[in-house]
Amino acid sequence: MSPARAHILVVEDEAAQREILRYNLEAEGYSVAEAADGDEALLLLEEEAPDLVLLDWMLPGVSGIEICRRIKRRASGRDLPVIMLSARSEEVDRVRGLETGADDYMVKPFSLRELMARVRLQLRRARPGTMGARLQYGALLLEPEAHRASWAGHGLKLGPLEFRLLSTLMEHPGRVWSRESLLRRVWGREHDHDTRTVDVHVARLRKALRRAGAPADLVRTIRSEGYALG
Amino acid sequence: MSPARAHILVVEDEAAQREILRYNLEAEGYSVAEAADGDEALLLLEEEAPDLVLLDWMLPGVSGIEICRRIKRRASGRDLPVIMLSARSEEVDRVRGLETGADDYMVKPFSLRELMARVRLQLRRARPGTMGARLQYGALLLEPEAHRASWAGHGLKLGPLEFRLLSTLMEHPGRVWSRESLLRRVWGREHDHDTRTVDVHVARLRKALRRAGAPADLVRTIRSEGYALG
DNA sequence: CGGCCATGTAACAGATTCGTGACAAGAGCG
DNA sequence: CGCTCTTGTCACGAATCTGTTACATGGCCG
Repeated sequence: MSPARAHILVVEDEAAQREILRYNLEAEGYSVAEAADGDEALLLLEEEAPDLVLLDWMLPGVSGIEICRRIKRRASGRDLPVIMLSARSEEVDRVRGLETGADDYMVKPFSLRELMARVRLQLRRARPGTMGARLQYGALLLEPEAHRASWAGHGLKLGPLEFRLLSTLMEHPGRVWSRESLLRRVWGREHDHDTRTVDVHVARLRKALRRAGAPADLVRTIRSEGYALG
Repeated sequence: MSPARAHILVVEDEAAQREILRYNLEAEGYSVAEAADGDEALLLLEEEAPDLVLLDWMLPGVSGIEICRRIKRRASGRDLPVIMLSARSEEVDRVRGLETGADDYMVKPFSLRELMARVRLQLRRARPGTMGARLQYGALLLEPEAHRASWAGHGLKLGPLEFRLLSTLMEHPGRVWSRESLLRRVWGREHDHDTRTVDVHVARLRKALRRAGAPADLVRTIRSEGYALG
């Protein structure tokens, strides 16, 4: 399995559409979160820290365009690709969609194959680190290609889950991850585990870091919230 | 069969064309991977780690030119020759093709004989190690021409498959190869084997390396992922 | 201080993955 | 045909990984 699968947030009010998108995205190896309306979307943007957003234009609650605007206004928004989906085909809307900062735009009905291509395109554009190079945080280095992690040159001995956990933390240094988010991200959406499982694996990750000489507080605990790197 | 056959990715949407290219390339002793569109091409660039790309200009999804640009933008792109194929014959396109960084350019319909010559040329230019001289990683030396491999001067006794396996690993030191990738690459596309077969051959390769005095961890196991050299 | 909840972590059992010897089938060859 | 070398599969044990539990620790608040 890939070190850290890209995580995609699907914002779409129609359940059937969501299901289709989810099914196809997961078939491509992505992990998926779903939001049925604008409010949920805003919530999950924080909760899930997706790597890409598929955003329906027509939404109950906060409109797709408004959500897009908010994403792009955030400091981190520039790195978070948004692909707008719309039933409208008027040129004016296409223009407006892109003007709000969306990175791409597709008109329904669209080819799933083409959508997948654009998803891959945007991810590649925005997350070169995952596609080959490496992730770095201070002396902490992670090479997905070689499946290796090290602190100041000293290799870390990590199991598969610990590796994925560290990858996830390193993708958003400083971000606080709830145990539930980590379970969904690292273990997958079909997880059936206690949140304490996360604690144990964080402990194991810390032990590995300790052995390599990393400071004890590299992985911080935020009481009753979760964990964060640095 | 050549010791470390060059691996060629053919990107061409027309199935008949792909078949012709595949047939002729394999007759020349290359191993071939096929992509039917730009989408698939980007995926297989990662998956297959080809040594050369034959790239059709006209493609559904991501265009050939865009793919070429991406290949050449990557750090490793400079070592990966691209030969563009196009039905257009206008001079302007020829220029644009080369401007994106393609190493060569052929206009359809072309002579297969000439294409093969150019393939050979590009491979020779970009992979002097594999095409003639030798491949090296630390004290590990591989001479494809003589079909010999050695560690610090001490010869390795390898069967044909083990030799190909080692060649493949040495072409991308550090890179993690999944068992499926290795099966495709070493055993060929038409393989009908259990993934555990790879394990057995890795064990045999390791035994040969051990006898020659190489360190035990020269071929790493990445649990639930695959194998990597160094 | 004492109670309460959140967290750290050793330990255990179970599951998964891997290493490798054994063996049989096939190819090449004299 | 015998012999040797190579190869694919199997099976068993070893190594490693995982989730849960249990208990220890530590923060927070009255």
